[in-house]
Amino acid sequence: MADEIKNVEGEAAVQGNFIWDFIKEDIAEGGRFEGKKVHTRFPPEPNGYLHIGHAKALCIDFGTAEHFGGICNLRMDDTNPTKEDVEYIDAIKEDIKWLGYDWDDRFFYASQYFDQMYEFAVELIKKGLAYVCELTPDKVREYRGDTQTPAKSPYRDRPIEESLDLFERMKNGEFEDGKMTLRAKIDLASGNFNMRDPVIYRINRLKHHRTGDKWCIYPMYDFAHPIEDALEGITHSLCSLEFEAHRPLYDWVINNISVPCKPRQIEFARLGINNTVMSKRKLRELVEKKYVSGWDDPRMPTLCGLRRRGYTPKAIRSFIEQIGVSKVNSIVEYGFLEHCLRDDLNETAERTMCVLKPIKLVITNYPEGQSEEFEVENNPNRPEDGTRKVTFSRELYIEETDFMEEPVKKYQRLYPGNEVRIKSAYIVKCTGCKKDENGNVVEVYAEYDPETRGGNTPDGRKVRGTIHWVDANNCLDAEVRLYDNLFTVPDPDTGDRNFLDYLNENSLEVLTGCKAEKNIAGATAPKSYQFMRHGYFCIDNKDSSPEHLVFNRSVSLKDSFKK
RNA sequence: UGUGGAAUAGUGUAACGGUAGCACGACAGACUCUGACUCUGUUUGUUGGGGUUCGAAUCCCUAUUCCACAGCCA
Repeated sequence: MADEIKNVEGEAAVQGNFIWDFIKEDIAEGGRFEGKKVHTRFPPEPNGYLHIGHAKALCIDFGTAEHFGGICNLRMDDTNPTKEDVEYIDAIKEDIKWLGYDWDDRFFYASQYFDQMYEFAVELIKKGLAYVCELTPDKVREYRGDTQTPAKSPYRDRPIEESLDLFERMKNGEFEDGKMTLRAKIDLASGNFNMRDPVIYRINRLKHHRTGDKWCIYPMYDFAHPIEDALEGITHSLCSLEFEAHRPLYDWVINNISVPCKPRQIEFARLGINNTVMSKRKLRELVEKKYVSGWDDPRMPTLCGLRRRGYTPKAIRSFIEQIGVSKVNSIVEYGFLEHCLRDDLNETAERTMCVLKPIKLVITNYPEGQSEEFEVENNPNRPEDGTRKVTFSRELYIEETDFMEEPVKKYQRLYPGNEVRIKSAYIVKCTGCKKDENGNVVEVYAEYDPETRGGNTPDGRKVRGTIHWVDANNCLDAEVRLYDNLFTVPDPDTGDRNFLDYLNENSLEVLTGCKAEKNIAGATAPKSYQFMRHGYFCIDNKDSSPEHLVFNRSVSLKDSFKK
């Protein structure tokens, strides 16, 4: 399994990107990190499950290190105890491993640096670069100014000794939450609001999942992150575009405290997929309000949801590799993700036959009570995957759409007078059908040609159509949950309907009455046309690797034929 | 009327002064034991306007559009 994942590399030539160009310069002679080993980090905040968007960051962080022969740390960015939960940490680790990345023993928590961060804050105060501010949150907002007017703080010129004393007392819990903050003294008039004396420590009496009640003050991201990176010896801190305006602050921090390393922050555009809800907040809402069964509901764009839905690590990594890395806010088409999955599954998944909308086909010249076996290959692309036995008898189930009493132009499947191959079995010639009182076809009739056993045509005649089937006397009733892009919505942000309502109305569809060659109960299958064109199931195996099956032909080929 | 980014086919992404390519999609055809896969072909693009240059997606000027930032979130 692990080996399989590792082999993801080396398929298509890996295309470089602007980040790699920067790094190449940095490690080259005379560069910022001349001769140093490239060291990146993946720093999720443990407040939710990883989704497909995180996969991009994951692939960039780990993939970049890999590309340059460097290493990548995994670090839980747990500087804000309000939203964090231990539950997420294990899930995050599991999903990263599933994707095939390994942080070895380099697993860290931002919270393990709280002591050092505190010391660095003291250092800033001593340098006159930070001060304790007693403005209330409302006042801070009021005094922040706007694009034209600078911010202000009456506490800016507080003596160093006084700030030192106050900051220590903040730490000791002498003040109530929100009473005061530690602010970096930078530039109240900066056009970049992040530089208008940003808060770097706040008082927050919350039990931290790692440090318990030890701290009642917690560092802000902008202060903590550069320190975490620096302490771990990160050379390149890759993050998404929204932190671009924070880079000056990132640099300010590492340039004004005594850290051993000055990492470089490089930003890239985060992943957007059309009509897909990717906001952690909204996904959490889906889970908490029970619109879905959990973070791993197959409708979710989370990695564990995609896993249950049958996505393979290889498909996801291939997707991320192919969409590239840039600084353009872009929306990738969902169909491209599907393409990447089909691409992988087509090579690896075993085939099975399953009839989603069954109709009976009676082979009228086949003896009643007789039965025979056929060997069918599991995967035409991989003979080494072997064969399986299927039985054949007088009555079969075929797909309703594989018969048309009045064929349209170019229709190659069953219609009176036409010959079709029953996959791997026989060539049959359609002789007619039976209808009920409403005119609906209830049975189709055909005669088989005994000379064509195995689906071969000894006389070399061409048979255009081939259809899949199951033996009516030896098949299983299956329950398949069909999914459209149900974690996707028309427009999650601006649509005129609430995305939760949309998801609720379009909840999973349980398709009963399928007839399957083997037990596929509990299988999930995408419903979207892109997938169905190929036909594909995932046996939803919650606790282990999903089992993939590609069945033969879809139930809903788009206009399956031209008129 | 602040600061920082970004504009290349329907979508995503290359080309770093020298023939605008690739992938997905779409369309057409060939092949096929599944109308899939595969193969072949076609279609569609440098935001506008100037300038420099033998030559500009690329450099310069300018206009326009879009995104991010005013949490004691990350």
